[in-house]
Amino acid sequence: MRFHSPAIQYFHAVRRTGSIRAAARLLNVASSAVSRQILKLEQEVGSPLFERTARGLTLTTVGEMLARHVMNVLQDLDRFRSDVASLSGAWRGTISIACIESLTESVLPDLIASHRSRARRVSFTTEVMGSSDVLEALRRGEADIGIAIALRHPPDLRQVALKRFRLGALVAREHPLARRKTVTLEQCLAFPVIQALPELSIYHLLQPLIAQLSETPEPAIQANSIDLMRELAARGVGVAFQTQLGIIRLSRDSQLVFLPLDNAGSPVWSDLGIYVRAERTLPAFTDAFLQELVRELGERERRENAAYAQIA
Amino acid sequence: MRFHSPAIQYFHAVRRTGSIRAAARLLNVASSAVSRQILKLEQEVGSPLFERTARGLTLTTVGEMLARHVMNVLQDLDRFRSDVASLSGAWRGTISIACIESLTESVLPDLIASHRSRARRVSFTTEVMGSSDVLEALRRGEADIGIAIALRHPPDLRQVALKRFRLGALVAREHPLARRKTVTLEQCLAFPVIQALPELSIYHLLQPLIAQLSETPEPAIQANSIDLMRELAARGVGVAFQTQLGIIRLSRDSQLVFLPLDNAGSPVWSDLGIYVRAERTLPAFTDAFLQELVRELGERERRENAAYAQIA
DNA sequence: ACATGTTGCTGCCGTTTCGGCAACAGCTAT
DNA sequence: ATAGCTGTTGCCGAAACGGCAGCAACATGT
Repeated sequence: MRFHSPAIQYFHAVRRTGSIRAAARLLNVASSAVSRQILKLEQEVGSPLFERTARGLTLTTVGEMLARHVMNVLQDLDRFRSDVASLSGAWRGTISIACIESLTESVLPDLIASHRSRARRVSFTTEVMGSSDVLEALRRGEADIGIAIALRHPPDLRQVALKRFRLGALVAREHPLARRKTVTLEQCLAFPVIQALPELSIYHLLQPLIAQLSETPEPAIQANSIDLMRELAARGVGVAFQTQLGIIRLSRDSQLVFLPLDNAGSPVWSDLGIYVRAERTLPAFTDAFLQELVRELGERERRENAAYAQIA
Repeated sequence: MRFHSPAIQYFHAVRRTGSIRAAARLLNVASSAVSRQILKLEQEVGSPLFERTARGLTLTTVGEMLARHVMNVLQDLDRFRSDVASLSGAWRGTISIACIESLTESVLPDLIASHRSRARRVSFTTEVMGSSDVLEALRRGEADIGIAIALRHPPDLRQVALKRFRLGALVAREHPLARRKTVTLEQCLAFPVIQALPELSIYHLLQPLIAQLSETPEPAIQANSIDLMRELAARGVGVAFQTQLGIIRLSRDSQLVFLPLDNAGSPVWSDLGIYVRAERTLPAFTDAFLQELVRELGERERRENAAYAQIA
């Protein structure tokens, strides 16, 4: 099923690899064929699409415009294919997810397991990365669905949903703070703190609040792994900060206690966004999972809020 | 700039014309070439795309799926072209509008004139039709922007904006009702009435209200032209019903009076929707006009509401 | 400084694909 | 039955495509 001009696919491969010869290897054709198609494209557009450096090719402005078009075409072709396939049989395909680490403990594995028990022909590719990388992966077409801290997202991405979760302190069961219902940042800073490194978005959520305080936190541990921070907190090493999303399992085992942060009477929110490329229609089987994801996250948000309402 | 497989464009032409030979004439190629490309497409998809009748070709289910994909590709190609063009010079292109008749008196001509005074290389194609035809024209890719009475729209169309305008009675300056601020339907039916035919959506807005009344309206004039109805009302022939959108100019000349309808104390609304194909990104110059259209209609809605608030 | 590996590009040439011409069968309307 | 339309199919020339080998330009490693 290859009803698009080879030029389109060659261009796409060159863009991804950044090299004509690498693209040729990827496509199992001679590099000369790829080179010629690119030259022909540039002649038809009337403008160079790549800047040739000694090390490879980089997109020009016009090239990026064409890349956007080509991605739209190929992604929509993908959708068409799966639409035709689902017409005569079961759903089949791969869903590619890019998400931040908070989801890996409970939300994502639960959802994927549940989904696969119902649709066994749908496989998954999940990649964990930072929030800004999630958005970048979506823009480059390397992922279908992205979950990230809700920053300002570029206009070529669509925010399917926005769910807010309370940021809180994670302490071991035996920690002096463990009996409280909520904690303030100041109360936490009296103890050793497990700090997030700037590459994690938690850092950027807490830093402005810490800056407002008079005292600086006691130097303790810095890490860039949500998982590591959580395990350290469980071992009583210090106080970590995350949303409740990542500790469902550990708090069920009563090893960890989650204490919602209280910042001058108001909660500290961590906004989670679900993103999709805007200029794209998802295949039916991908959209179905997306809806489940939105529903599930909304459900957890609702459950959290209900729990806090009970406290207050 | 033809970097897409000929099969794509041939298929598109065949779908539009419903005939291979007609498509061949349109494309200035031999009919055999077109026939072969279609057969090749069907072989690659693995399923027939058209049903061959003696009179021409009709899309199958799979054919309609491919038609959707092809339309997405070609419309996005169009956007890419205009994006490249606008990079090196002024905006240039054609905006195709499908709309209902209410807009032709004032809103659309004002907007187009104003827009063209600023962007002279942008030309317009406007076609007036019924509300359901507007949606159909959008779905078939025959129009870029559609304006219609807001019915339930199919999921492949996106409602960019929804503006509500009050339905009212149109009477000549000398008409006995002309001095009132508002009128009820019963009051109007005491006079000769200019009724809309079922092909106009005004019919479907008023019919349920008329059905609720005990008396049936005096037989008068029935018409399917907003313009004709308006001119008849201006000549004192009877009472017509429309929104205020279509009589800006005539009411400025004080020939016509607009009396908002009062239905048991509540206004009668006519919802106007602005539509665009959902699976499409508009070219920049088209989107700019769309924004102006939304702004302008919103402005008129606001002005109307302000006027009514003053009355009340 | 030299050698080596890599980059993209370009003649040359065989293969594939495409399009035009003419003819064919099937159907409809006059 | 005739005429006009439909889509399809051999046949053949033209255009496009892809593979091979070699080119110059640049980067890297010794």
